[in-house]
Amino acid sequence: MQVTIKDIAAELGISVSTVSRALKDHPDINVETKRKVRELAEKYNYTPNAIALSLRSNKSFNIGVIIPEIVHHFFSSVISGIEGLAWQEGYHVMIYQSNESLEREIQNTRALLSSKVDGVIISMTKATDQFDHFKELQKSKVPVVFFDRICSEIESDRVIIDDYQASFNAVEHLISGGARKIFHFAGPQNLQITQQRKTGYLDALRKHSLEIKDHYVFDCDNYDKAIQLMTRLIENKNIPDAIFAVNDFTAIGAMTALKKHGINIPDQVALAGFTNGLISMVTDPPLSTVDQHGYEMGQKAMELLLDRVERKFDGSARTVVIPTEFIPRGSTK
Amino acid sequence: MQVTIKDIAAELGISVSTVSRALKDHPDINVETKRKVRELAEKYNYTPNAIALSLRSNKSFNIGVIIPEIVHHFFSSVISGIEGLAWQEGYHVMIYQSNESLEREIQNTRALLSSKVDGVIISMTKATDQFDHFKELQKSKVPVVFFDRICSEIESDRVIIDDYQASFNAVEHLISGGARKIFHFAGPQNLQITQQRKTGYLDALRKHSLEIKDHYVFDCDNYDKAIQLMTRLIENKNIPDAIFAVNDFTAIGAMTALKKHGINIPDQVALAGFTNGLISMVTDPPLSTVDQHGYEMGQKAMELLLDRVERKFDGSARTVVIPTEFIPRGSTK
DNA sequence: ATCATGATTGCAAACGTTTGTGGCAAATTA
DNA sequence: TAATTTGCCACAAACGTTTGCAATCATGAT
Repeated sequence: MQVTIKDIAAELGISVSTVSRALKDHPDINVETKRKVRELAEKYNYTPNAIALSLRSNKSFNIGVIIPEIVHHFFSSVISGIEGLAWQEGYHVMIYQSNESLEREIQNTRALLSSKVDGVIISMTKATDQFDHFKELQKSKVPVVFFDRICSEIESDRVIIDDYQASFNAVEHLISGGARKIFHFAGPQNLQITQQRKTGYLDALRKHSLEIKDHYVFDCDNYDKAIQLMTRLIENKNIPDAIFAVNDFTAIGAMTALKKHGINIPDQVALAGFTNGLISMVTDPPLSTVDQHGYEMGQKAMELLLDRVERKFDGSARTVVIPTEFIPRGSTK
Repeated sequence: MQVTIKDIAAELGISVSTVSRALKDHPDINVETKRKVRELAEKYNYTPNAIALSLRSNKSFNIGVIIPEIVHHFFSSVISGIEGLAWQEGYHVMIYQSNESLEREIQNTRALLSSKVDGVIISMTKATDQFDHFKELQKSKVPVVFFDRICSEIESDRVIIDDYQASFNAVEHLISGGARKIFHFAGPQNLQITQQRKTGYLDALRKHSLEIKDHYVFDCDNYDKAIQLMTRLIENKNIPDAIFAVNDFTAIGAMTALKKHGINIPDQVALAGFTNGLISMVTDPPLSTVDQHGYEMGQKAMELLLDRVERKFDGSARTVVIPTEFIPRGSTK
């Protein structure tokens, strides 16, 4: 059992309030008393009970983070950014994984509400198509910041990148490399980010008056799916000049299948991904991709949250757009 | 502001204790009263205040995790494993990054102590050479589980892999592929795991009566260092038949440098890593490595912790060894 | 009519802390 | 000497909840 202020008070034969004040060097307390209190506190390794403090002050110094999956490099860098700044400001981070399941996201939100966190940072599930749980958060006046996979139905602070522009740039780069028949391996269209990426792709094609065909866009957003899809495409001799994939893993799945069939990258097929995870550097050829600046996104999200939590900012919802860069590497010309 | 049991009591003109009991379906309470209470609770979206519960029951249902860096795939998979099981059992996970800094690890431990978490899971910093902070945890009777980078000075539950055997196997595999001159890119020797990996390497050489030379072992444990070191080695024409690296990134750094100089992998130099992160699959050639089963480690660590936290297990320290496999891929023969 | 029984409910303490208020003696002032 | 100030400390309430115990009232048994 941990020593409390009470134990110290009892041992010294004084009241708890005196001990409390002594510990915070209150001028009312006699120096001698302070000395004795501090001595005992030291001796017993007294640590204030954060729970009791929270209860009294209605402030937990905890912030909750709900993300789809922590193992993705992007998300773990965001968390790292969040935790970094949180720590500096004396806050602690509670992690909740939704595992891309709406139900779990809802449960997570409930748990967060019960935990009385001071604020919440969220990136939605691919499956989230219903938002009552987020509204509950707002009703309870808990500050919320969305990042990356934001919720357009909820008026809240947001940290995003310009997915549209980033995609547009990536695809223009493919075009400038000579590609004409460009496929897009896209994510689920209920997410804003994947919509934007698709629109960026389409508009880049339009600008350069390239053919836009529905069957150039595929629903394919992970490594395994990409291998399957690409293999099928190769077998059907339906091979594009370039592929713009909604994320790195998808691009790399395609790369794997292409290489297996002896197709040269980038000469026969150029490949661009999205995220700039660690993997994109080490493939052969290394993957051209869009840097998403996860750490910065996390930092910025925490910054917005702190504005409200700490500095009592109460203005209307803000949206921060983190600049991105297209990183050309060996997988494109 | 969130509604409390008090608010409900006031609105209904009954006492808080009645509301409390009504909410938990206590047999003493009149069904009609229960109905009214539940109705109001529903209406106002009442959520019990976990902080108040913690204070009273001396149980927070939070567990703390201290890790060097969350962005490493291994650590994020461990966390994922921890969070998965924790969630099932109604616990929540607080993340603390030490960023490989001892000082920060100490501060983290203090914060954890103050937070009154029910248990702690730790993987040490590379720099940790002093353990008083861990002892404080023990003095406070907080159950602790170490994983991977364990602390031998502290008697506690541990989850590890057999680093020695895994390394031994990996190196034997290199030998059976024909390698004779085998280098080891090693980590800092104050960590048990890196010691063990080195010893496994040495013993495998011994068993096959290969030369053991001090200058076959290098202090080199990340991507950048590996590129530099490997480049230097190539320039000095000091090129081995194979390299066993303490982790995947180091192996891949070497791979990058080797490929840049047109040296064939695995024919001229074979390469084996350690961890089996996502990257090891996508390099070219794919990296042979030891699977460290991060998710399982996390799960197991949480399991051990729950034994003590939940099931009040009070036996002596246990050590769980997670089996590993060497995964031969294209970087070795 | 008396007493025990059962069904409901309320009171109060407790968890650990902070903080406003008030008390008392000693010291200072007039 | 009386009045006021100062130094030091304790009491109690509050944060939201649970829970042992006491209280109330009606009911049924003797």
